[in-house]
Amino acid sequence: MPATHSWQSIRHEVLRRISERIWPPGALIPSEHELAREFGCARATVNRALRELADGGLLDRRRKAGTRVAIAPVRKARLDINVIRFDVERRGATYRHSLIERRRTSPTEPVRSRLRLDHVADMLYLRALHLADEHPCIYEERWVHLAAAPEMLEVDLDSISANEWLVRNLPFSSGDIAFSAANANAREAELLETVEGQALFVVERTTWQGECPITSVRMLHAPGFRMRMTL
Amino acid sequence: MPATHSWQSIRHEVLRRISERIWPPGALIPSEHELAREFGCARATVNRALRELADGGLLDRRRKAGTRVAIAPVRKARLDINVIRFDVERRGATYRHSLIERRRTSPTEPVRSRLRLDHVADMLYLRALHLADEHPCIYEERWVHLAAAPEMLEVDLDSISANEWLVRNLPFSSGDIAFSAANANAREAELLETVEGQALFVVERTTWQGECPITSVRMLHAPGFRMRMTL
DNA sequence: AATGGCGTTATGCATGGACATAATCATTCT
DNA sequence: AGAATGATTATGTCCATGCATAACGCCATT
Repeated sequence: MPATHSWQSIRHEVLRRISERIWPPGALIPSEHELAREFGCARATVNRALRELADGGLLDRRRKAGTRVAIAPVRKARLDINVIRFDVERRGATYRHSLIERRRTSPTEPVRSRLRLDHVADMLYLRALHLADEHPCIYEERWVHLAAAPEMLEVDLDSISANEWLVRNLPFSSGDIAFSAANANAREAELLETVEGQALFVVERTTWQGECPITSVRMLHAPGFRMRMTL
Repeated sequence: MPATHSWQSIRHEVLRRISERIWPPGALIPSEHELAREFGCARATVNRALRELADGGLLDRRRKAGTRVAIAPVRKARLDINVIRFDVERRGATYRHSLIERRRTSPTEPVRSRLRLDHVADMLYLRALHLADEHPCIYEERWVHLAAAPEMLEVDLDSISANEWLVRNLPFSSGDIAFSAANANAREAELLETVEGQALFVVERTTWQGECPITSVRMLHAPGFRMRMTL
């Protein structure tokens, strides 16, 4: 029972009781009122601590039913999705990108379905390579919906990557990401300086601004690349 | 200026002003005091709304300096790390798992370094296959540190997977995850019912309880598997 | 011109009180 | 027995206030 009573210290103490199984999985823990009395603080402070833990998946809270230690905690890991340039520079490498193709065209059917567009749309198709210390690290194929980002037509994509321009200019409100793996075809292998058939880590990302689709991108990562996150 | 003043509605309104560029990237937004006056609510309510947005990476807040719209928002995506069985069952498939190998041994040097162990340790080495509707979906190779989970020796790993037992019995406090891709070798290809060289999505996870390493696992996903998350 | 203090100010956090909401549980009615 | 009802209770949220803390910027000193 620490003398301090910041919400962090309470979170820490509750976490300790969970991990040392003083409160085992499934157990009902004392109510906010009781904990506030025990720790000698306001209920709001306990509430903040428990809310943070519940956000992280370690507690299950329900009105009236009380707060329980999660039985099979669905751990929530947070992935920071950065501008690629920052990722590269944070590793101490020099970033460069190179535009391979830029074409104004109408998307193919699978792309339309990813963007949930049912009619033909005016789009920009881009292929680009991101390099770290002159070695290719990511090859991306991207569709940009011009109705959502008409200024994109004027942007000099040699001086700023589409990735970075979009992040800076269209703070999007929603999107989804999917991870998978694919074998490199001949063209991809050449661009990424590897061999055909090499397993590549693939990230596909689609973003919307409200109901309006903005962009859909497929990023192939050079072998050796690992995406990391912390629990 | 909505009449309501729940923190969610304020978050929504602020989000609207950001995405409609009323407050463009980099702009200093009004102080909590001013917003509280504008919305007709307490400062704490505004604080809650802005804090949530800052957590999501859309705002940068600093004492005295005020709150700014993030210039290049580092979007925070949340990945829910579930017990594999739940993932499979949520897709409407029947889950089964099969233990291939179980050996008590000392870890190889790369494994020790992943677990940040400098001395020899008593560990359990497990190889197992997770199946959805009798089709292999994940093949895992796992090391379990017996000092952290001695009960593991008694567990019947045919009736409960190591994954599930650990999640239920050792609510861990920290860990890291890495994603990558690898070409299937002959043994892996056979287990996952695919061909040698097939690109496989790889997840490597290591977890600790405080300073004590618990387990390190490498999970190879069958082709077609995609891990999804939402921004 | 550079440095070191210091006041000002915006956010961060804690408090105690209040009401809202949801869900459980016991009771009553059909 | 089963359904409807209402009391109870734990969490969810809000408010008004106050103090803590960090940091920007001005000012005086070196």
